[in-house]
Amino acid sequence: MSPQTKPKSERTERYDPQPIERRWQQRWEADQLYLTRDDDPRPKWYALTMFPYTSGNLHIGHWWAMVPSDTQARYKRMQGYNVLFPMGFDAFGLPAENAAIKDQTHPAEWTFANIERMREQLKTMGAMFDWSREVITASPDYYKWTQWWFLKLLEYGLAYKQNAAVWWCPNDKTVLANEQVIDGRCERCGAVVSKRDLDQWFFRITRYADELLDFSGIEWTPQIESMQRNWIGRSEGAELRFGLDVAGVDTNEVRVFTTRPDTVYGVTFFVLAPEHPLVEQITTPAHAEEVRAYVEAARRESEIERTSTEREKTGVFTGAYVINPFNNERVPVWIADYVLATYGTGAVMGVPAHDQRDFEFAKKYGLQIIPVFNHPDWDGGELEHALGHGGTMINSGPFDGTLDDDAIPAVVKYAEEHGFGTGTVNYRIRDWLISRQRMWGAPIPVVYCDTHGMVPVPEQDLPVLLPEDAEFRPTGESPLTYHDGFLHTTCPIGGEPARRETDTMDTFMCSSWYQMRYIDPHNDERPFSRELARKWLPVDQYTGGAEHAVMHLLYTRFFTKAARDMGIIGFDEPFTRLFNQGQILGPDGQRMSKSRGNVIAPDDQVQRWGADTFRCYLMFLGPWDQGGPYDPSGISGVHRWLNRVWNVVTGGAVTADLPDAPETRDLRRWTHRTIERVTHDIENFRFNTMIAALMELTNELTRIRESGTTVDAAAWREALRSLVLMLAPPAPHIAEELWQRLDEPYSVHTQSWPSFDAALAAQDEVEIAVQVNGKLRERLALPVDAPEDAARDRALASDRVAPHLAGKEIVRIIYVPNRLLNIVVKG
RNA sequence: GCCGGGGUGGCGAAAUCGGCAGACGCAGCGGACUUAAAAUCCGCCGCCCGCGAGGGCGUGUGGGUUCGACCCCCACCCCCGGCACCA
Repeated sequence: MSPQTKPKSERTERYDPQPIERRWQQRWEADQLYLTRDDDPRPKWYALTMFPYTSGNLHIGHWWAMVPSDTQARYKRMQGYNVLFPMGFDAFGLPAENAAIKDQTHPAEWTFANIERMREQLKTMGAMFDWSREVITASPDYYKWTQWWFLKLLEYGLAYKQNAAVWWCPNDKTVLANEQVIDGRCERCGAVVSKRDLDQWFFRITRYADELLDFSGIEWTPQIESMQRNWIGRSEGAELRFGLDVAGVDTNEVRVFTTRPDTVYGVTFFVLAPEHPLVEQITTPAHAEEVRAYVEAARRESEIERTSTEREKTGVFTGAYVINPFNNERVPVWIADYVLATYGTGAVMGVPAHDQRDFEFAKKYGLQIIPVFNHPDWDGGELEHALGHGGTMINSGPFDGTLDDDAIPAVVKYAEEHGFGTGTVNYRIRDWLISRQRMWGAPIPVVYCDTHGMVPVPEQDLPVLLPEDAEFRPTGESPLTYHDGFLHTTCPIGGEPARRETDTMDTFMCSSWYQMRYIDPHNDERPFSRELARKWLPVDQYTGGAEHAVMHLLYTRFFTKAARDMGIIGFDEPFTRLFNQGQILGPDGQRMSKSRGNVIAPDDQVQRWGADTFRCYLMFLGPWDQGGPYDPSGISGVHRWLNRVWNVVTGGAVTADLPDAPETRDLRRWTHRTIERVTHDIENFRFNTMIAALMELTNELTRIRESGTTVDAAAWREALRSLVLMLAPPAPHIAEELWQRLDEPYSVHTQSWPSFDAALAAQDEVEIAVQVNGKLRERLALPVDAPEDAARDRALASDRVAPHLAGKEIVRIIYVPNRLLNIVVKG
């Protein structure tokens, strides 16, 4: 045994993560190692992971979401960036209020106790969060500015109050935004929602519908872009005016939105939504009873029933007719619940020959069906279903013979020239409803005065503070309504007695701008300074779950664009790059929940294996964007790996000065090749293969060490240093410990990321595959970039290849240098 | 129905540009060390045939392009997510 190799008894110090992790976390905090300075001259990198809701405990999903994000942020720091990686808490919301009702306490108590616990749990992760910038949305110095944003949006005409039919959750006893209704149910509690007519505050997100469809200049995932596009639901078409001539009705037209104006000559009936305002006026006495009964029945149905695509269409005739301006045909007006009051104009022109829903309706009620396109699939007989797009126009007066692709523009032009209607774009997205009849949110900063009406609270009077002693009764009205001290105030204009708005803001409003507050969290003059905004914003890399695609991620884009138009910031998008991790599930493949009993507590994993092992295992599980079940059994493999790292770094190997030995070249190739792979993987969010590459290097070093081979001292040290440096982002504690044991200067986290030398990473000799007719027959070791004839000669000489060539003619040889040689034979 | 993402060993997965399918790890099997266990280390590990050398098959299904396809094209099946009587 060589003197450099320590006897076994002397290297029994085993890898023991807990004391190491505790010690370095304390040291880093004492040294303010992760404090981000605004005056650091290096290029900035703003990395952000979605802040947690203050639900009580940190769960595995938080680790799953934050650890890779932290790993990449640490890597960016080692790459020479001045990295901002902040953390905070999304602290307003219903669970706190519900807990307060149950325990007869104040939601603030529950929330801030949770924050204390979660902050400590977050610290065990060993992430590089800069806690000096912590933001808590429920603290007055934050929500003051949330209220300020509301005033700005109001001033700019992007906030308005309106009476409207809005979604109501009977369980949470508050209204909800459209985005919070999933399949007719409350996004939070799952209760079936209903509609209520209420005076509510809205933000004009629809004004930005088109711009929100533009994702150029940002790198987001196709998934989120697709979800946002679907949600915004842009449809090009036309709004057409049908003539109405009913005595006693004050209008002489009904407007309809259609995506197929080119089928207007095929209109054989007209349908209004049961809620359409004209229904009552136009219905003839003979049909009044039937119509009233139908409208009543429609009102009683839940949205889930009404919008089911499965059910058969129903409707009733109103007795009224409208005139198709194109051909002066008089068509009957029906009402049917398959027409939605909230989309388009709440009216549909019935073209049964070219729309399957209209077709089914016409078949059921014996309405006429007139094809207006000579579709190639149509034999001219009676239709069995609606015809698709294609063919030339027929039965369409002046348009007969027009090709399908020219039809829509031609009809729209004609409509515009004759005053029948205009080409238009319709959107599915509605304005964002932000009022909530709940107490634990930012109060909407307006008052109502008998003399002056609605009056915004002046900026210098912000924040409108939440009372500390509200009584919580889930009544369907904000508890603030019963709090006299809160409710009664004076008018900012004339000093008259006035009432405060008692609704609070949707918590998504708080999270629409939190990324801007992190850059200047203690500013009490403004939400943030313009100078710091210019330095830090927008966020360079955001990461989080896809469940926020049409809520948080859409709202904050709207906010950013509004802020830009108000001159507050100078950019268009909040997050330049967005990466979505998949969802981590319980070991049974189900969502983790207490009731299923499949919850894996991160605290337990950290206690048993250490934070570094848990961090690396989460990243090793599989591709981050994929998600999947958490299999607790595999973690031992990652722990064994870190053990091997520990043993190989602390245990040493037999070394000497051997700069020219072939083994030295091999070892350096391993080192540089691994740096190349890890660098590539970490840039591209491929944390699973990053860990695999580090494992391979470790295995190679272990092989050298176990075999007792003598290696070059400098190359060995280079390998160990590189390994520990690359370990610093994914496993920050063991890396710091091993760095110190290598007698390198504190801290490993302020070192530069190792760079690789492509020449050293390159192979001298490669194994190429030899195929005969595409089937693998031999593998040959050849020098890199070997010429074709050398490869061919070796291949043809091989006795594994020869039998497959016997008696056959070589037609062709394909040679791909450094990869393969394929011999094509015939006969 | 429309949009997006997928389908590879017993399991999680890998394969940078159309070029050796299954890296890395779990589980399993065999071995070294040990009184024993743990820990550590070494070997095997897609399926079928064969004692073996070796051969055949193999990336959801069926076709196609190509010397060569997990990868590209066409048709289809299945899974996950989103939107959906949206006119």
